[in-house]
Amino acid sequence: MDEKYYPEKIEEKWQRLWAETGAFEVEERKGQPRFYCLEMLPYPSGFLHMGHVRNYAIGDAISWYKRLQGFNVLHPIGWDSFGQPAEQAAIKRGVNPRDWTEENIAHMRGQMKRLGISYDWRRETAAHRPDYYKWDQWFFLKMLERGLAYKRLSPINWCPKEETVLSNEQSSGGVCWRCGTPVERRDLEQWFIRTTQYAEQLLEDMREIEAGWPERVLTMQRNWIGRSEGAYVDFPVKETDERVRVFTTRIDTIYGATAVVLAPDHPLVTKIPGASALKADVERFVERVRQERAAGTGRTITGEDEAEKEGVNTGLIAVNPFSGEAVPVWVANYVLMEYGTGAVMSVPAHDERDFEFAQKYSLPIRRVIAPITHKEEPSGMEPRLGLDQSTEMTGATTDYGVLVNSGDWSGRLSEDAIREMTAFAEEKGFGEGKVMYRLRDWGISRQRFWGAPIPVIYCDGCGTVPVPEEDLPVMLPDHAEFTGTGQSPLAGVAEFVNTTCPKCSGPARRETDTMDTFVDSSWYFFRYCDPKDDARVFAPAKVAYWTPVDQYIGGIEHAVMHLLYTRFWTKMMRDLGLVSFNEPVRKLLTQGMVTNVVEGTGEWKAMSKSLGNGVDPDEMIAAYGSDAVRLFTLFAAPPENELRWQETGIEGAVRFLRRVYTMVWRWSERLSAARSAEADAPRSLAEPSMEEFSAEARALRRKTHQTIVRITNDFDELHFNTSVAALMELSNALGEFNAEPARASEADTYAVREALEALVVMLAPFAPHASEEMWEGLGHEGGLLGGDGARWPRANEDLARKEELEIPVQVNGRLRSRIRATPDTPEEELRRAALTDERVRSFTDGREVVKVIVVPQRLVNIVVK
RNA sequence: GCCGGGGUGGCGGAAUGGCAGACGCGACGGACUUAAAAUCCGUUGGCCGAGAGGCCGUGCGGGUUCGAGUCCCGCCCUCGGCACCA
Repeated sequence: MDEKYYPEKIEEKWQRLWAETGAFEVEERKGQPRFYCLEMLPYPSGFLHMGHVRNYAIGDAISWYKRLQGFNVLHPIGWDSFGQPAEQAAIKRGVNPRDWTEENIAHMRGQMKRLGISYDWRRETAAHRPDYYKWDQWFFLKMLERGLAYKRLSPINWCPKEETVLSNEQSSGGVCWRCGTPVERRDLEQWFIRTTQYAEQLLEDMREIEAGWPERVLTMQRNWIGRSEGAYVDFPVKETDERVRVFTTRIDTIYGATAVVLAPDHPLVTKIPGASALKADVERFVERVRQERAAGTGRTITGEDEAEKEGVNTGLIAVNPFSGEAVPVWVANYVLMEYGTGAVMSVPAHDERDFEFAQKYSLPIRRVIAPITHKEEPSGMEPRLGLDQSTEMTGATTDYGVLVNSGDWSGRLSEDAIREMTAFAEEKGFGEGKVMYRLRDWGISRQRFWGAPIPVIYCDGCGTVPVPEEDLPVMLPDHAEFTGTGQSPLAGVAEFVNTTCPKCSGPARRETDTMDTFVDSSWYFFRYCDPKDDARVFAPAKVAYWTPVDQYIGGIEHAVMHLLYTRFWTKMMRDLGLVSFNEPVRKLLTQGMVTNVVEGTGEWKAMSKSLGNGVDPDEMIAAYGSDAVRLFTLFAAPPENELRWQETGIEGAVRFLRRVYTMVWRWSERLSAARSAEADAPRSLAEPSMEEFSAEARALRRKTHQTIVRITNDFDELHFNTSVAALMELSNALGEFNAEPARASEADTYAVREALEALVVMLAPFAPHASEEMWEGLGHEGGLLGGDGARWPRANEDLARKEELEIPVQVNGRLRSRIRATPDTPEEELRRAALTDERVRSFTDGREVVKVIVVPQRLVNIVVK
């Protein structure tokens, strides 16, 4: 241990020792409480950025904290290594995606090791390796067996010039990102996962995780699933055999339906009788909307979000099954084929969109819901049904109320009418109650090379045949042609495509689409529990021991997709009998962005290359050490907040570490003297009695134990910034404890040792290398985790609490004085002390004391006349 | 529009209904130094005061309470998500 603090030497030393001793390598251990701490796995782009550093610093702090508390902590890492950038590198620079990916992983792994994150590196996984994606394929087959995976036509973005599939981002603005050609929509056979089958459970089970997940993430997922209760109602179409099925949440307003409106791509649109004069109109309209939608325009130029509502009359007539009324059938751009049935009943009086549409096209607006008003009666609030017929409607009223103009249903309350009318429709066979979701099935087909091949074979004789389990993995070929145009590059690899049918052994073709990378990341943390198993996806006992994840940490950008898919996947696995719980993650922490000033603008933006405001973690580590960088990222802001990167802040972190380090060094000789004294007379390390401590030492001990309480509580709440602040306070208190080590009494030395040891151990989650080094400096061998290993300090409750408080004394609510008392001073004594306090007496003198309010530990208030 | 989170010094941010601004950054003053850096000490919400101290102060307006940054009601501003979802 050196006198001076050299982060680079210390960090290198401990990183080496950790690796040599396998300090963070864990196995299942019955009888020891376990803790699974997980950070979202990174995409191997090539370089860590400060957002990664923040993510891993948080995870590492929690891991160390739990480890020091005696938990068996699983803290793994891996690579989300399939995906577009590797393929782009292949297209643009002709490199092999596998080589590119492996090189990036190697470099980033080095960066992580220099950060000193406490991972169990033996458990590292990477999605692009056959031993991982084999199990993606296995899961796919299991879902196929159970009807959870299926194939259907679905539109993709297509550039007609380059003849290639484009992602949504690549086709934004309706043109190809590379050549500017207008994008077409094409229907392709694609694979889907039936996530909708779990919609209700995904909502229901949120109850189990409510306490541990941020409210806004749950809200976003709830909105995404978008449950709404309503009913289907069938409207027969006159002079045809067709019926239009609509979905409505307001069946109580059906007597106000003055039209049925179809989405432009509704099947009935193609069935308008040929002779109809309106047919041409409709076709022209539908074609225009289709083009606008493909182009991503169809929105107003004024910057408003919604497009102008437009539509045409089809000439068809539908019959309201409740009223028997004949209403026109229109087609309009505001009805979406993707939701409900692609058809709605238009009730202008009670739906804002229908109202706007009806006004524009002069469709009748008929009010069928009247508001409930209340009038004051002596007996209380009496509901009074009122309908103000006189006022002209200036907008739709969407509130519940009382039905009017609704035949026999008039007079019913909306709530009751919805229930009763739905039952009536079911009874008569023209409708049924229905719960609708916004959630769509998950399309996993990607027309790309760099992903897990979908394990399916097409045979002319046998049709679609799943690859037999024993033939997995379906290996990605080593080479392919990366032109950036055409279909999936796999389609051009003959030895991949051409195969034999597993059923009939005849010639057959492989599916050339690969899986969405969200598949890989939906279950990776289960694989960490048993990453090398070749015979099965994992040993159930190992997963049962480690999962569910206790703490998951990652960016808010994954609030919906990844976190919803992974919740779905867990439920699917549960139904396969692989796990026995519903939810994969108990507690979720969504970290904020790391931002930096954009030169010249003064704006704080996420670090990025293009803005030139990026900070290189390697440079920071080289300049200040990993400990200081990590300490600062945890101290500078609460983890959920944006973190503004300020280099002067890291300097403060270095200063702090150096001060603590210097203090340990200053005392180390005295402490080791005390230690060897202990070897001679084993009594000397025992806690001295209270009287032996100097007043300063007693104050230091109080501070030490209060700090332990504070930091332990803060850690449980993930308040790292205040934990660091508390550590700094303790270090300041130690700094002010001005005893000369050589002359310090045994008792005072004890108090210093106690403070320093607590400080050093509680520093480990933030600055593990420095903490290890100082732990050694305090005379311990074998590191924090080995040898006579450290334990998270326990507070002595008495020492933490028993401090004199200053209790405010008020006279008639106005602060007049303070009296000193300990938390257990009896109420009576407080009252007496307050009344006899000199300053108080000068205010109460000669006046009658009416009441004395005593709130122990808090306040004494004296009310006088 | 709907849902969710916020508004506290120059800045990041602290405060189980109980001394607002912990801790840090920055700034200012001082010590050391030929000088600078580093380090150490002090000051740092505003106003008044030589000082002790006093008054004001947590987006705005009300309310509850002995006591409100914190709880309740009504606004304003802001960030994020969703949005023609029937």
